[in-house]
Order: sequence, then C-alpha cells, then structure tokens
Amino acid sequence: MADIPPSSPSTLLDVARQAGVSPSTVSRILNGTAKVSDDKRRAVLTAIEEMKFAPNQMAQGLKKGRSMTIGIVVQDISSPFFDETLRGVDDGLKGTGYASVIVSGHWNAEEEADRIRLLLARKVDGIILLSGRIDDETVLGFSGQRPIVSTGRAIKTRSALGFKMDNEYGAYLAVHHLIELGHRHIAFISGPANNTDADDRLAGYARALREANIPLDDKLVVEGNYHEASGMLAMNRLFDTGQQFTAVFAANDLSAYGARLALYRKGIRVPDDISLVGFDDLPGSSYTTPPLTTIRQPLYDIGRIATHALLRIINGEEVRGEVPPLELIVRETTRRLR
Amino acid sequence: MADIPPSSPSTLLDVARQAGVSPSTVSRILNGTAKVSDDKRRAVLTAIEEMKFAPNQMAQGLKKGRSMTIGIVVQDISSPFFDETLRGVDDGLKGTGYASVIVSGHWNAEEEADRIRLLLARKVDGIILLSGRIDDETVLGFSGQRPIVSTGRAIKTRSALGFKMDNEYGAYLAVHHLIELGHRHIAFISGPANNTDADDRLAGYARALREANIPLDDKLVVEGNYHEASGMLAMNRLFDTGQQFTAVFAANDLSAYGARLALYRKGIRVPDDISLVGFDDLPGSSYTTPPLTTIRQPLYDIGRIATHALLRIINGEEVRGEVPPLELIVRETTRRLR
DNA sequence: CTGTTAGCGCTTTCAT
DNA sequence: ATGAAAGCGCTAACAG
Repeated sequence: MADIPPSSPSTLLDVARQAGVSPSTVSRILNGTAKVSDDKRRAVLTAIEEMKFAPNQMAQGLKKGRSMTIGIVVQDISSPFFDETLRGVDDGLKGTGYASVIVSGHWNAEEEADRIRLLLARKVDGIILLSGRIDDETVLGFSGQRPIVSTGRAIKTRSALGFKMDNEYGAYLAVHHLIELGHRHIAFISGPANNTDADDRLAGYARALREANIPLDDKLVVEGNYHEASGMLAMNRLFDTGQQFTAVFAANDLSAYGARLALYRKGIRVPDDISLVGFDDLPGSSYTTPPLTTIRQPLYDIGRIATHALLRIINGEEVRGEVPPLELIVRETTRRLR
Repeated sequence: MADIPPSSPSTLLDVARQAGVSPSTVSRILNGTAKVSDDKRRAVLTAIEEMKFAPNQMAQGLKKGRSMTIGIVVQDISSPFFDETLRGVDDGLKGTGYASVIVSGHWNAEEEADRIRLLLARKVDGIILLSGRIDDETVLGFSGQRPIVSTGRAIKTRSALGFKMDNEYGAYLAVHHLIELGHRHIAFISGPANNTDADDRLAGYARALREANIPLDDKLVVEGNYHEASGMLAMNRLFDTGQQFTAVFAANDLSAYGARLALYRKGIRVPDDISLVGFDDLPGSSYTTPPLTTIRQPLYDIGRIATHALLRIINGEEVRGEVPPLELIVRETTRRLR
C-alpha cells in the first residue's frame, strides 16, 4: 500500500551513480543550492524515486553542523499541563523540517541539567525549557552552546529568551472574583514550597484579600504540591482543623480536582455550599462536575510562541516574546454568597 | 553552579592533543574497546573533565550506524491516553543511553507513514508505534528497515512485534458488571467507525447482552469519537430520541466524562439515577465526581514492556510480549438497580 | 552548469 | 598497548 523503503537504505552516491551524475549534483538538487539542468534534474529525481532515497540525517547533520532537531525539556511527560504546551510546540514545528526530542527533568535541578547536557551532546539546534528548577545563570550558561527559550523566567539575551506569566496577577484575579461574589472566608491550597510560581500565586491571594481589607488567616492556607492527591489531603486538613470558609482557591486545577473529590466525599455541594476556583484551565476542566471556574493559562499558545521564538533565534532573527495574558474563566464552581 | 560546557564544543581530537595521545586512544577509553595504560587513561580522563568534552552523537551515529535514539509514534501528543504509555516508555529508556523522538500521526494513515519515514531518515534504531491507522502490511514493510514494536496489533516477526489488548473482553467485563447489578437497558457510546478497538468494544457489549438474553437495541448505541464533546453529544442524542435506559457504557473514559457532564446538566444523578462505566482508566478517572468505574488498561506497563521488547529486538535478543490483562475497576459511578 | 576534492567528528582496522 | 589511516554519507568550496 504505502511506499516502503528498501531494507538497505540507498545513499546519495547510489543515486548519483544510477542517474549518471556526480554526488554534488544530487546534493544541489536536494538542497536547491544551485541551478541544475532540467534533464539531469529529472534523471536524479526519478532515481531518488525509484530507490526510495532519503538523505541520512546524521550525515547531513554532521556536515552542516545542524541536526534539524530541537530539544524540549518538560518536567513530567504525562501531565496535562505540559501536554498542552507540547501540542503548541508540535504545531509550531510543523512544516519546518525540525523534529523534537523530548526529555523530562522530573522537577529535579540536577536531572534537568543532565538532560540538557544530553541534548547538547546530541547537537540539538536549540532547546525549549518548560518550567524547571535550574537557576537562570545555569540556563544562560547553557545558552552559550545553543539558543534556549524557557517558560517561567524573565531573561532576554541574544541566545536566551524567557516568558513569564504573571502568576501573582492570575491568583489575584481568582480571589478577587470570589470576593466580588461576597466571599470573605477564602481558603487557599498552595503549590509546593520553593517554587516561584507557587509563591507568586500566594502573593496574589494575599493582595486580593488585603485590598478588600480581609485579614489573611494563616490557618486558611494549606500547602499542596499541585497534584490531585495533595488537593484532597489539603481539603481534608482544612476541615480537620475546624476552619470556617465558604470558598477555596486551589493553586492549580489538578489540586482543585482533588479538593473537589474531598468535598464530594463529605457531601458538600459545589458551588452551593462552597465555591471552588482553580488555576491553569486544563482541557479537562471544562468537563469536571460541575465545570471548573479557573484562571486560564494560554498553554498551547505558550508552546507555539516559544517555538517560533526559538526558530527565529536559531535563524538569527529578531524576536519579541509576547504571550496572551492570564484570564479568569467563570464556569460553574463559584457562586454568589447569599 | 552547574557544570556548563564551553561555547565552542571541544572535539575528541582536542582531547587527544591536550592529553598527548592519539584520537584512537581517546576513543578506546570512551568506549572501553581495548586496554589502555593507566597513565594515559588518567591523562585523557582529566582532559575530558577539563574541556567538558562530550562526544558528538551525530558523528558517533554516522560512524557506528546507530543513533541511540528510538522513534515513538503517537496519535495525539496531548491525550492522557498516550501520556501514560509515554511515561512507561520514558522509564523503560532510563539509563539505556537511548533518547526518544516523539512524533504524532494525528490518527491519519498517510501522516503516520510520513512520520515513520521521517524517523527512518533520522536513523532511529527502532520505532514504537502506539495505535495508529496504517495497516499491518505497511508496518511489516517498514520493519525491514528498523525494528518496530506496535500496540494494537497482533504481529510477530523477527523485527516486528505487536501487542493487542483484548478490547472485546474488556467491554464484555464492563457490560457484564452492569448486568450483574440488575441493569437491562444499557446504552453504549461507541468509539469512531473504522477503528478496530472500537469495533471490538462494541462486540464485547453485544456479547454480554446476548449472554444475558437481552436483545441488542440499535437505538441504544450511539456513535462517539473518543473525545469528551462526543460523549456529551451522544448522551444528549440518547435523551432526545426518548430512549429508556438505566446505565451507560462509554467506549472510553474521555467520552464518559462528556456523558457525565450531559447528565449533570440534566440534573440526573450518577450513580443514583444512571450508572456509568468508562474504558481506559485514565489517571483522572480516580478524581471525577464521583470517581469513575471503568476498565483498566495497563497503559504505563504497555509503554515499559514495548520499550523493553524493542530494545531486545535491537540487540538481537529473544522477546516475549506479555502484557497484563484488562480489568474492571469498580468505583462509584455504578450501583445496583433496585 | 557540473565534477573533483576535502573534510564534519568519530570509530576501527591494520600495523607496530 | 598505541598510532596512522581510512571512511561512515553528505555538503561546500574550488575549479573548470
């Protein structure tokens, strides 16, 4: 059915011989590097067709010094959070001839640096770093070898570019929404310690409260780690300590899912008894029961934009790293307090 | 902080010069190919250390004919279904020196074949094909170039291996469970047409009914496409045509999520009014409201096992492709009909 | 317009 | 035990 290349891949030299031309001519046709007479071109093209020739990318890469592959560093290959961004990257690479090798840093600075070194050894033409634990200096250092575009950091040099979402503002938006609905006792399920995004979201929570003259009650903020289970645990801890609250802001959607389940188990209705807001707007959040009110991160766009930016840097072009802002998506887990 | 390689990557030749030995000696140390005197070894090792040398993988690959990368073909890079398997692959590759380049076939036979050709041109050492639309012959053809391990097909040659889950049995399990709970009017939200897995699941649904002497009512089976939105639509269509039923079996978890939302919107309680069963057991299914009863696919294991098998084929070793069976996971969306 | 030549960075005989 | 030399498949001057 489909065109299946032969078992022993033919080389450019084979093609040249079969077409009765020199290897350079074949190369020229392949790369459009120079004019070639029509008859030779035809001969080569048919030879390529017949032999199902495809240039050996390792040889090309070795010669040209560019591998036509870019490296992507995620932290967790099976998280919906990274998936959306990966989809953006995938689409951004479409039709460019670049392929991507994806590695995972597993939220561990050392492993992350290791992975990057591995990508560098593989001669990727550039790197997209999604979140991560390594510090900016290290990123800048690596960018001496190959251009790097990273999410979650504010850097900008000739070979490194960072995008940073305004997490403080996003969290502010979420809590402000709750306050506008009349809530004054708002619990916060935070992200993991030592995570700037998580810190920023806490700051946004605090600012919204402060602005509304609501004292921040330490007992109302409980630490999570961005995973469902931690959201569930956090929710239960909140109840165990007997706190009173009418709304919960979870630092990300996944932990909101966990909180939702804890609530369900206790027979507490959402949003009738308690309002719930998440952060991220994962694809699944439109289909929770009820659909989750949340802060939308333009995950897909981030992937696309990062990719375009990286490609531009690779080609020595100017880049501007504009990313759509965070926005509140009001769905069905929040309601006015009566 | 971390070790940052210099801007201009040093080559093996640089190392050789710095250590005062020949390139071959350096190579031998790198590959453990032959005995090298201790003093030279030390000299080389420190030179490598000092110069932060890492061998150029493209050059190595070109020479050795193996790229130390394997290609993974998924259909949708941002689907939780593939994610779990990818995680298994990632873990399976850990510590092997292999990296993976992931491409997406987007459920399109032609694109899929294209991607595989691309991987072949990149000289991947093997391919893992997750689901897909191309036929077995084509896979077998490609396997002439590089070994291929594929999910969702029953093939076994020296260079191609397929794993096939018993989807018919899984669906049977799901529907049988419902029947045991006393349900007799069981709707089915199917998968897309022209998909063998989907066909098999329909067959399992039919068999369970037949075994229980329940006539299969065509009006109770409505087509979906494995996505949330289609599950929601299907559910609504079921209601629009005025069918009576007390339980729904969705061909996968995602469409079950959609069905769940449609039910919520109509104020129909799950499982009190209607029981719901999915298929896959995605990570999120433990956290739906209520947690979803479903058929568990060992997605992660499939990834690991496929990877191990591929590696063995690459190394010319014998393979046995055993995969854990499908199983029913009873959670909270099903209940006995009174 | 086209062929010849010289490598890209590494591994691997083949000598010694 | 170690070095010299050839070459993996391709591209890019350099001639003509």
